[in-house]
Amino acid sequence: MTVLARRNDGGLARVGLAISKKHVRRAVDRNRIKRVVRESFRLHLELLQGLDIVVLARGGIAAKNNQELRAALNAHWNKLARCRKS
RNA sequence: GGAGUUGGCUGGGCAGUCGCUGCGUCGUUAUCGGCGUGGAGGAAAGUCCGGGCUCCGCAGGGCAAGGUGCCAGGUAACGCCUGGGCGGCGCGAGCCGACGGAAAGUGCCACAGAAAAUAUACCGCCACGCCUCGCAAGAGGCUGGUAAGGGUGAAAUGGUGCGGUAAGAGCGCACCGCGCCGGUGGCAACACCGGUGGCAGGGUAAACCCCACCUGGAGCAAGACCAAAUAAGGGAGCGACAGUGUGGCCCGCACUGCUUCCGGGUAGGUUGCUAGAGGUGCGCGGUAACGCGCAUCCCAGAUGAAUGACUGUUCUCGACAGAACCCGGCUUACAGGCCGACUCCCACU
Repeated sequence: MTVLARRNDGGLARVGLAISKKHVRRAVDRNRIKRVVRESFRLHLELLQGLDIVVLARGGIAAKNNQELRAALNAHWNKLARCRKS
């Protein structure tokens, strides 16, 4: 997946999802990915304060299970938090 | 015990923690919080049919186009379902079938073959006719007769047998098949019986076509309401035998200018949105599909789109797969499990 972000003035964290039918064919998989991303985002709210984030799905993401997705997201969140500080 | 056919049902369970969302309620108030309660499927899928609903004034006439195609019933309707008929497959339970018309017309039929549909004659068979040779038997030729046999093909102008004949031929007869007529049974499809004809003349209609029946168009981004905004104007063209509603066309009907370029400008919310050809139970009618009556229940309604995640435990380790206006079907995908009915084979009693 690709994660984009920029600072905002509100001090709140916001997330947008772009899970296209082109990259994830089945509706069940699209729903699953969105749930996992939202869940992970919710659990890391404090880390991501003041950021507007967009998560883009890429081909092959449907083959990953929930644990793999969570691990990948955690890596992205941590990287974003470091970038914001610098 | 084995092999199989068929009709249904089911599609992990329990506990805890953290979340999402509809409704109700209380607090707080224009936003959160507490409590209670509801929250994907048998196919939600493919979008292949049918209907409801909404708008197009009405959905009217004709042509075109498309669909359906044994009969009866069921249904709001259907291309669906049920029962029956006919044909095919299977020892059987059962399964499969676009299953009207080829003497209304047209087209097509590769290769092979003489010939693929007006019929015709390659190898053959025959000599009742004529000619030549010969005593004769017979041989050859001309001219004809014939389609039994061979050969080609997926398919060759009914099949088998007997008679008949120069050789043959439905030429004649018997049985079978087919056509026509009549009768009987059945609502019907159709079946059976009797008579009669001497064979009508290949296949193909998911080829055109003919016959019968059906279909107006667009779709919830349909449509309705609320609020906000708005630009008037200028140039060019067409023209009342026109343009729009109107959709493949024409008529009919209604409305009145229309098209294009420049310039300018909007697209937020509410509703439609779930109580329905609805589910469950009982009774009654019907072979069945289904119908009727009574009782009872309320069972998703999101709008970037909600059902999840984590942990523990347990089992037979969990398939295909995510509602988007709503129903009825069809088709396709699907780990495993459960129940009913029936058939065949083997063994024992």
